[in-house]
Amino acid sequence: MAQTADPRGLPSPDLPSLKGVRLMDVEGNGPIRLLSARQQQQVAAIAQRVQFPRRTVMYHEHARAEFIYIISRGIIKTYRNLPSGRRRVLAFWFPEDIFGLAQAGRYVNTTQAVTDVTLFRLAIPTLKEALAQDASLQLQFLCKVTHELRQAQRHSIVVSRKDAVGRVAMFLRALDDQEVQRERPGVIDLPMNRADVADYLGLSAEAMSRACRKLERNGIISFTNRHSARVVDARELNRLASGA
Amino acid sequence: MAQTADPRGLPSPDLPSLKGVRLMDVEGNGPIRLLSARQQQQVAAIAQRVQFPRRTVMYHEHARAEFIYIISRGIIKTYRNLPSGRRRVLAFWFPEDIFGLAQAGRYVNTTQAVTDVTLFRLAIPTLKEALAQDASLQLQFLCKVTHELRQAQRHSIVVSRKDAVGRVAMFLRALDDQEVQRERPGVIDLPMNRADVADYLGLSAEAMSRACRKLERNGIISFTNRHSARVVDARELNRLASGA
DNA sequence: CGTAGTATTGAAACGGATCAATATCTGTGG
DNA sequence: CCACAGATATTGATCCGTTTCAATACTACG
Repeated sequence: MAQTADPRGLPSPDLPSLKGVRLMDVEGNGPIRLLSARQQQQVAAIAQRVQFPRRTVMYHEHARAEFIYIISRGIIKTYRNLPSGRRRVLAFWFPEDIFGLAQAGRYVNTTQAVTDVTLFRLAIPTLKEALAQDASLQLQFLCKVTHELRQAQRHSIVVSRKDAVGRVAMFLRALDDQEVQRERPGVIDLPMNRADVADYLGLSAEAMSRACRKLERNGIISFTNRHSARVVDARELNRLASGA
Repeated sequence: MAQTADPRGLPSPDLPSLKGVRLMDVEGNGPIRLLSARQQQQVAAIAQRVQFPRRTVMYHEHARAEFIYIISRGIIKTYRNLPSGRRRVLAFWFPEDIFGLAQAGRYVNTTQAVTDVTLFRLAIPTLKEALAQDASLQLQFLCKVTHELRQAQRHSIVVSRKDAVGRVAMFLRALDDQEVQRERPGVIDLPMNRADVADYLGLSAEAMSRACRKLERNGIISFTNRHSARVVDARELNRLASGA
């Protein structure tokens, strides 16, 4: 079961393609910005490119924090095990997302690869130095964290909804938005399994299943297989996702 | 109803006592750090001290973002009105918290004073300059935002619980933790009203009320008045807050 | 091809939402 | 200082949807 992180990695600090790191502006105006060439090189100099098979646990809750990661390829989930034995998935992270932020020198959530992943790994002391020396690089991090804060707020809204169908609709719509800039629109890729989504949405696996079937029966979504869905009635999906 | 922000303020940029800004470390080690004297002065130079009566709306969702705020005194709530007409309170902010982070130049939530408040108001372009010039000052902001990210994650866990009593227990425990460094422990100050807490916890006002009464009947909490409670059985409160 | 993990379906019970009524508090003006 | 009005909080009864428990179908991987 789920080995712990031991990189099957390429230790040579290859130039990471951080070009694509999408950034939100924290404080206002300005559109999306990208790491400058100089910043990319700066990150590359201190990053290590590593690969892990799916299900690898990158780190456990409460473990001593050593690295911060940027996803290059693949999907990561971060969760917490509750005293009740239940599991709450707090977020799924996608390429260009940053994870591994610690509190008091310890990780706060357990983090696990959903698919095979390629990551950029940055030793924290080194990163700290780099941030201290370059305010504009640090701004990229500030923007990223702010973006994650928004995500977390959206998540808390999703989870506070009462109806299972509405929650699933919001989840699918969010995924669709995220993937719209990629391949053909309307096709949603679901790298994670149903149980993970259920834990993310705060639903039982059964309620999750029933909600999906209902969306299918009502001609809103069509699940071609377990990891792929198609939006049939986008207007109705929007209505369900909004209406609550 | 709830006038919009028009500061009944002291426009002279008085030296703000930002000394107390509690900071979490983002990347690891290191304990709580404070703004250095130099940083305090730097913030003071660009901050404006303003006061507002309770219920003042600081800004509305989607409004053009002009300022970022740091709370000096009082409580702020930030919420979003859902299409259903329901209201979801995303967070309560306390002294030393920062709010007003924008996305694409617009505020994302409506923000309103719960009590009379004193704030430090920083014009965004000015702040941006200051951050660009001082990486260590920026680090304070990064830490703050990271802390708020944690809060949001905790919130999503609270809200995903099914049982009303458990949610209220978690809320009260969190408040108690926050206030423990102040006056006599065991006494919880509730500046906000029941409806706000209900919106924060994703409960109906009725369910909120019933949960509080239940905690009282079971000898766990004693509500002396609407804005103050006393923890009678801390062990049991912890059990309820944890167990889910 | 078989097996373990994953997903679906059904029946029953529990808990919160809702609607409606009542009680209590707070602040304001007399 | 008291009385009143509007806001805030409590309580009761019913309904609905999710959880839970249990059983079955499906799928992917060796």
